[in-house]
Amino acid sequence: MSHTLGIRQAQKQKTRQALLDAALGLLEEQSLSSLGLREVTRAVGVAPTAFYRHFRSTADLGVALVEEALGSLHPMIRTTVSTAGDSAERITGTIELIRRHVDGYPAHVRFIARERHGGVQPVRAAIRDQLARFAQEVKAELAKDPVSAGWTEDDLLMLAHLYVDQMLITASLFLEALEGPEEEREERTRHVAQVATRQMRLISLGRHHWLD
Amino acid sequence: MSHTLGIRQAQKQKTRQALLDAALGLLEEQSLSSLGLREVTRAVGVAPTAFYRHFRSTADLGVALVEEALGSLHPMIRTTVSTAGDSAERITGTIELIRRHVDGYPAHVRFIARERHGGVQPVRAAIRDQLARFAQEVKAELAKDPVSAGWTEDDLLMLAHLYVDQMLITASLFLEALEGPEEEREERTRHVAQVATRQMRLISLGRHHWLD
DNA sequence: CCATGCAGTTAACAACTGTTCTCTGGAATT
DNA sequence: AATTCCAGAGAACAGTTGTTAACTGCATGG
Repeated sequence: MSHTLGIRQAQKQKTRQALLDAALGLLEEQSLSSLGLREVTRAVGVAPTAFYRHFRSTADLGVALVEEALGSLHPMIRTTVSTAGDSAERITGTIELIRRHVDGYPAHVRFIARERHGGVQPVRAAIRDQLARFAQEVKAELAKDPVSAGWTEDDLLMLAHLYVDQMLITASLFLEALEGPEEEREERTRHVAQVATRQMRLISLGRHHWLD
Repeated sequence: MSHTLGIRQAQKQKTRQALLDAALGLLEEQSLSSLGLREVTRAVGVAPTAFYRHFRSTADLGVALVEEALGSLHPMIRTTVSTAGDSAERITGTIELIRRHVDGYPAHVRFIARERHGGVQPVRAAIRDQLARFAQEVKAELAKDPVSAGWTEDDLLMLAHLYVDQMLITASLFLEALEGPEEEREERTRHVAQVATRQMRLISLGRHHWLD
């Protein structure tokens, strides 16, 4: 199936990726709704009009960035939530996974946090859809757990959404710690992890007593 | 103390408020980082240069909007969280209060949700500070509750932050329901309220078993 | 090998931006 | 009543923006 695409299409995808990367970089200190197409092409070193060969508009580029930032995350979600072990170590494992992801893809995390409620409607919609899919996947994993015996579908989904939102908040806090001065970084990161762990534990506690 | 300020200062504050209102309106479909000063003055009907008499920049105006949107909210928080009654009706009361606030000040809610992680650093900082104050106030109210007996200060604060974040998420969801087509509005609002209530209840459940 | 396709270039456009300086009319102060 | 103050107006600036049209050169498929 891996049809080695010609040097033509290869070059095109290369430029496209360069545009995406440059945009992601520029979005560190502004929002998508203020990102200019000329700004992006200038950063890449290509003519402004070349932009149109890849995207209809910056909003269109934003939607592509959502795919890039969240699309590849689904397998991770599944394997994490379904990891074996008792509740305590599953929580610390999840928090640690979030921390590492923020560490590895800070710009992606920033983009999602920023544009989730940002000023560009199609991008908001794309993020909302992806997060809804995440919630569905988390729900599916939760359903397998014996703790969920007797839960309604609605209750499973409301808990899944609670988890997803909590993950996003935690990721955003890790990012803030990462952006701060280097000498505080380590301690702030540890602090975020500690607080997030206890919050997850409290939610987990509520989960175990839900059917009382 | 109410020194009736002269017609001069009165007119100035009137223009200032008009600028703030116009900006809030324009921010319904864009982010602060793309808001131009000329755009705002044009909407008000004053010369672009008049802007400088009130704000140094649009970022400065943004900080003022944070005060307007969140500053007046502190008394509400206190009275709500400390309202008497059992856990169940306190939760529904809180959710209902959030719903009404979103209904009354949708643009303010949208602004906070959008700029909390937005592209303008001083505004992010202003929102973070206000939310931290909210968390402190919620913590103070939680401390009064007999359920909190034996809790450490740290644990009270982590729970307070959980509540504050949950309130923001809920407010944002109410807003989305409000923005949708009118025929779905009522049902979506009811659905958001129902899910948020159960999430709060689950958290409350975890809270009661925290010291097990 | 030649004709087609198409990623990227060049040039030009009208419209817009933030900021400066100068000016004005009327409220505030003396 | 005379003077100061200052919110807002007006004009001009250099620089930016998105979008258009017509182009060039090279990889591609016949």
